Amino acid sequence: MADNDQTGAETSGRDWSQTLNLPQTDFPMRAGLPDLEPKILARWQERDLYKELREASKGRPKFVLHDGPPYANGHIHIGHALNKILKDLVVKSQQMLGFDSNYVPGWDCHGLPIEWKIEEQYRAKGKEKPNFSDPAAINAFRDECRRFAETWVDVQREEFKRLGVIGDWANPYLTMSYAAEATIASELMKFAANGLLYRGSKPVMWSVVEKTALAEAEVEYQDYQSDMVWVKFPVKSGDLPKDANVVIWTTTPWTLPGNRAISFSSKIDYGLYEITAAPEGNWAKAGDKLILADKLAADVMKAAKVEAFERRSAVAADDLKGLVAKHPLAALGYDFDVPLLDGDHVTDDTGTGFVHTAPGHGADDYNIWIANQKALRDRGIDTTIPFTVDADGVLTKEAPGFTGKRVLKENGDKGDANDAVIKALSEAGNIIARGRLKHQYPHSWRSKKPIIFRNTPQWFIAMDKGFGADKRTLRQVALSEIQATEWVPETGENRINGMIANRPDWVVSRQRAWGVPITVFVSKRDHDGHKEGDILRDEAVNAAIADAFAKEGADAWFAAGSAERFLKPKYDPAEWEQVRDVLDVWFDSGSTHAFVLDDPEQFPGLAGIERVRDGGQDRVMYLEGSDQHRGWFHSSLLESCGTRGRAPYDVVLTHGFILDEKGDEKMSKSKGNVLSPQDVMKTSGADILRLWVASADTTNDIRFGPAIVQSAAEAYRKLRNTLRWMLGALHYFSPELQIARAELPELERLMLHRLWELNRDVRAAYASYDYRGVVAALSPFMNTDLSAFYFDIRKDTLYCDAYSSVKRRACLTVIDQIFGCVTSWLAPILSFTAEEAWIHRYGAERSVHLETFPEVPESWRDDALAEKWERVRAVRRVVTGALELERAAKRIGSSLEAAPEVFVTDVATLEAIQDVDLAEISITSSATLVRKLAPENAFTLPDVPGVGVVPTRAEGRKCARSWRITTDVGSDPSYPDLSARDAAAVRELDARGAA
RNA sequence: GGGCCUGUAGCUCAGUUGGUUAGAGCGCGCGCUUGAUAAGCGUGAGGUCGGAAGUUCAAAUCUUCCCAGGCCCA
Repeated sequence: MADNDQTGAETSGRDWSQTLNLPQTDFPMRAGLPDLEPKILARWQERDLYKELREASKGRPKFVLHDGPPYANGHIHIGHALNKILKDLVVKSQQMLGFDSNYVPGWDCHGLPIEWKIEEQYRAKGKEKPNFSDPAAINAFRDECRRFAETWVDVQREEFKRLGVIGDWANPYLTMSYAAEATIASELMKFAANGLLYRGSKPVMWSVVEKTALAEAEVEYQDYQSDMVWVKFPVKSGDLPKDANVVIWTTTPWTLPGNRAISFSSKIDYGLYEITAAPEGNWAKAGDKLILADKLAADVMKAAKVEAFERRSAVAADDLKGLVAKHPLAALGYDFDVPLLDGDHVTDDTGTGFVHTAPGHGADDYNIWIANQKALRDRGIDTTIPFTVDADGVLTKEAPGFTGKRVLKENGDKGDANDAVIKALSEAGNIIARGRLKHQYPHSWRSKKPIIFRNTPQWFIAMDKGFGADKRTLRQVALSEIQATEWVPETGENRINGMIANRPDWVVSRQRAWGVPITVFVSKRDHDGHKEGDILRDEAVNAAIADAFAKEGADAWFAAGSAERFLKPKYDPAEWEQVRDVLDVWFDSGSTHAFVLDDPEQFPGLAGIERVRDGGQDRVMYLEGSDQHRGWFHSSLLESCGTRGRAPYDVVLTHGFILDEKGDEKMSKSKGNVLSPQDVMKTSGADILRLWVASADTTNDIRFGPAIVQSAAEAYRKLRNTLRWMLGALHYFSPELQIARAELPELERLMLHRLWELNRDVRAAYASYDYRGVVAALSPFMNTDLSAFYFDIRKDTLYCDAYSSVKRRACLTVIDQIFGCVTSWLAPILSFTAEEAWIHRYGAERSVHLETFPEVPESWRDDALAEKWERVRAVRRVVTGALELERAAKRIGSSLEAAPEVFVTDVATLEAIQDVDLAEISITSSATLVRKLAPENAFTLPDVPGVGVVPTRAEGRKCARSWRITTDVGSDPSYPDLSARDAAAVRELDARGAA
């Protein structure tokens, strides 16, 4: 091969590459997204792209992605990024599918975490926690909270925008805006009006020292020495001996006045035990009959200093179920039936196998009590939960015999309640043992002092009370509305259905400061036709409250003299209690549909939504992480069903959570495996994150980490370069060069057919929110069909053919179409890169995001052609396979050095390739079709029967311009080192240059 | 412990009503090209379909159990 005259004997000295139409573009190979993206964002901001979008889509059916509000504290993390990017994929693709696709972002601003931050600031400044019953103090505090939230709204807004999320960032919704606060209060008052709102009670964790309720997160567990007692509950009725006793064990004797039941477990074995010997004067005496868990009987007897005992019989769970006991302090005023309840929270690890159940003093106690409420009422048992302990930790008159005794002192030390209870138990003969126990006990996170569970009044929304015209319950309405909603993925429906079916009444009150108040007045006593405890129902009062909130914010409720302001002159403020609780923030966010979607004054872009279910054309989607089945989807459903009798959404889409790269742990700060979106913005760019989101199965949990970012970046580069090459090729295109479809070569028509297919598949994928389907369609198309096949084949035509070449013009015509389609299809995903490419192609005044997906004519479809070219490409694979062996054997380098002989006997294949230029599609200098059986040494592929290839070297000389080896090099004497085609092309070029 | 869900090549994902040697893109190895060049082309190696039983002529696909993981509860 050394003697090959590839270099050309004649060296004209001319740089033929200057005569080629090589790709030309300023679109850089390396994106530099961290620098580029902010520039594109600035451009969008400057032209007000969101407004342009609204104008461009005026009158189209609306697709409203109603934003679930993130909490306005702290920087965004990768979970936020996933959420917002996914939302943006939905919004942009729906817009391009032809909807008016609105997106008004929002923030959740009230609530505990912000209160904590402000309290922390107070402490840092040495200020005391404000007295919330002082109007000036509470509103000063609330103002601090508001300013804190504002700060973080601004920070997060910039971080979200940086991701390329397009929305009405200038006019977001905030749950703390005055308009929102007014609406939230009004929504709550609708529940007061329809009768679902009621005042009940529930135990909460309470700090006696700070006189405040505590949330779970405000509690920490520390060692504490508790008094423990073993107490007998004498059997009153049931299938057990009348002189038997159920024995309980507790570390909080002071809760015994609040006892209303005993819990047992049907999974535990119990027995009836009789004490046969005990010391003189012992609490537990010979002859006592005790019911105990078998596993714990010996321990109890030992604690009770019993010398000998015998098991008389087994006690079946069924016997316990029907059992009623007497309260151990019955004589002091606790003369009621104490039922036994079967509960999973009971174990036989410690204690007696029976759990003293005081529904006002513990979560388990409360839950089992409420769960059995109906059955107990049917048995004639009063299920009212007593208020036995007040805010100061003092036993009330509802704890007869102990009124005034303290559970804890004001400094958090142990009070005298336990001793008093133990003494009374002893006098009643119902204690068998006592002791002290050092164990983990909840303490206030702030004061480090022990806390207690105490029953407190709370506001509830009833799930099972009929309301409205048809008297269906909230649970019934919500369950039927779940069915009327589309859940993506479908499994979401199961999940929320189970939760709604089983949930207890909704507790909407919080004893807090930073929130929307429960704007309700309660009658203090029977007067003027109002009964004690009645909620004031007066539309005029409600309207005045809402009006004041709209103008001044919810602070108006806490301001001095507000009761007088809202009640007078119609009502006497002295007769009415003004509720000071604030709403659960889930009620705030559950009301977003009311103050965003239903408030055309605040959000004119959303005015006039007519949902499909109402005969309109508009749809409303909610999209959040799957945890929101219990959260926002749930609270919004209940709120809307209670006030409007229907779900606020038509479609609910959920996504999973972020796991680390190994996929075996979730990302969390404590694990040190977090990678922040801000970091990725700095190193890679938003389009990389966007491609990651689009490629992932977002219905499930998603892995994330540096290596995954890296692989997304690599996938991105490949797509980007294909766009870049098209831009370079299209440098030579102009509309007058277009060729009509009928005159296009088959290869071009094949590409149009592929566009037709892609159009079908990409639209379907976008319509079903299947973004990985989009990537899965576009990625192979761009990499395999375009880059490796079509473009590779057509480089010769594009680079070398004459200006006038129809084939070249045909190719440019089709690349123009491909570019338009592919860039549009990518735009929702690679929002920055698609925009960058669009601007390079069409000018800075354009934006790809203002486009809809291109209309692809049905006439581009050609199934027969596609089938034919499947066969052609199979033959091509055999050729490239054969050449690879030649290359390995160092017989050729470039495929242009080859001239394969292609033996074909398969009839269908022969028919497919007989009119195809095999050299062209194989990128060889020539090729010969032989209609014969391939010789034995021919290269074959097992999945391409009837085709064999014998590679040979191309004959002739290498054209200095096209590098193809042909026999016509030098046929034009003016261009002795060029092939005929190239000589003609250069002649034409030179002529045009001269003209 | 309960409810809902997930587990297919190094990575991200396809695998239709159970039916021939489980696919794609990316990455990786090797080679080519040096006129998409911190690019492009070709080619190759990677999977006991989380594990174990079972149903079936046949299972990644159905059943049961187990393991790992997630969200929400307790």
